[in-house]
Amino acid sequence: MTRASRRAYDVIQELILTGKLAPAEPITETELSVLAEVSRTPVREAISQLENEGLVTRSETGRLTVSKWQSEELEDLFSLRTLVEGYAAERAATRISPAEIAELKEANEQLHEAVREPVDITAFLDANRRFHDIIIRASASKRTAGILARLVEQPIVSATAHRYDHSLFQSSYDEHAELIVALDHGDPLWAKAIMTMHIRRAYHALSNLKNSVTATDAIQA
Amino acid sequence: MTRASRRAYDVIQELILTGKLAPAEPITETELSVLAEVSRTPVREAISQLENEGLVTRSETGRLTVSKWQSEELEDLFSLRTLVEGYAAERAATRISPAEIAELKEANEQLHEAVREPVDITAFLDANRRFHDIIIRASASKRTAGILARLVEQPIVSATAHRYDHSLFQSSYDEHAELIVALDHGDPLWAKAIMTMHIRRAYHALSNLKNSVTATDAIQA
DNA sequence: TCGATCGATTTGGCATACAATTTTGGCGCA
DNA sequence: TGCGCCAAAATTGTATGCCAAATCGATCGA
Repeated sequence: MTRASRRAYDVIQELILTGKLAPAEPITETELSVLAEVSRTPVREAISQLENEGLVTRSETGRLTVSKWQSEELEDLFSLRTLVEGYAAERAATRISPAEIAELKEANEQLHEAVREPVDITAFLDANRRFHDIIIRASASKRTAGILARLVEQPIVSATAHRYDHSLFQSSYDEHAELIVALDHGDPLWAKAIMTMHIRRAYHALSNLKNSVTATDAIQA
Repeated sequence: MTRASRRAYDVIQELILTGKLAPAEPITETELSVLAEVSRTPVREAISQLENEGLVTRSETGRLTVSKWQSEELEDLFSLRTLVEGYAAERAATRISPAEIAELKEANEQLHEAVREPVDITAFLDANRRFHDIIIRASASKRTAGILARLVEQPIVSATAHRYDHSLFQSSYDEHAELIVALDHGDPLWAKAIMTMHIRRAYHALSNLKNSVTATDAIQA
């Protein structure tokens, strides 16, 4: 994404996640272009991306509104992630190179650093992202990468990480480590199973939180 | 999609699939806007869609090229479809309404009409598309719908339908019919299994063809 | 007073002009 | 002759303006 488009994207996403734009509230492109201090062209590009990700919706006449979060969606989101990322891990097991294995180890060590008290959440998210990206790359499926980008970009996911408790950070590290072993052995089913477990665990950790905090709370935490 | 964007999309897709634009060949937005007889703005929108679908690629500096088909990609494509569409069928089993069941039956009857000799391929594709769309709608997952749009839009899939033999058309009808029964019984695992079978069969039918014809041949058939 | 229709205003779609960036070709120097 | 740098050309990125369509409100009629 380009400079102005990125700016528009960031601004709009921020506005939605912080609740400054209420769900179901109609918004206009012009309005957004003023808020983001760019013209309507990059705003339109940003919106089409956000539409992809499900944060904004277009009415059948083309009017824009902020999507409202259905609580059921979290389950759907993670089910899809489980499917697709499991598939990626399965494929990666027979395709990954020694160099990529080494990269995974390095990313996981950085994650380990990040979760040492005091936990550096940004660094954690960063290392985690890198780890998963390497696997997707190793799976050699451009389609998978594209699909996951949509599912993982969901800001609610990373936002809620701020509420993870420490044991979850630790298990992330452990599960990643085991996944590396499975990939190194070139065992697709093993890799897939670990990835599935990994994501389901994260889902349930989030799912518990969800009952006590709203998305808006989470991002502000 | 809007009028001009749609036009641009159709023209560019046609050019790529008929091989008038060779893979790896660099193309420019201006060039395409001339060919499609619209301005660059809708062309850019069309391109971003085609990029999603994997038909065109952008270099890291923003230059455009036609993607080249890897033969391995067909397997990847169908594996992902199997995953996601199986998931949709599973969810639909517990969510589908009697009205939607009726719609499915109707769509499948139209499909039946279409595959009677002489086979009306366009009508077949149309009915088939409707059938699958209803299931996706019943699965009540906007994300699933969005993802599948990318996977199914792949024109090579529908293009190759022109080479299906008659028995495949018949089994499509039968499998759809069984899927309706499974959905009507509200059995998620049954529905998922049938859908998985259905797509895998289609994959192998296509995969056999692939060895004898190229994508370009297929579209011209 | 309620409803419908027509007009004004808003909103999105598209084209075009301009700016920034990248590529390419040529020229000079080693 | 080859390498590197600079400039010009080409290409993408961004802004703006105009047009068509849709929405909302007001006024007129029943």
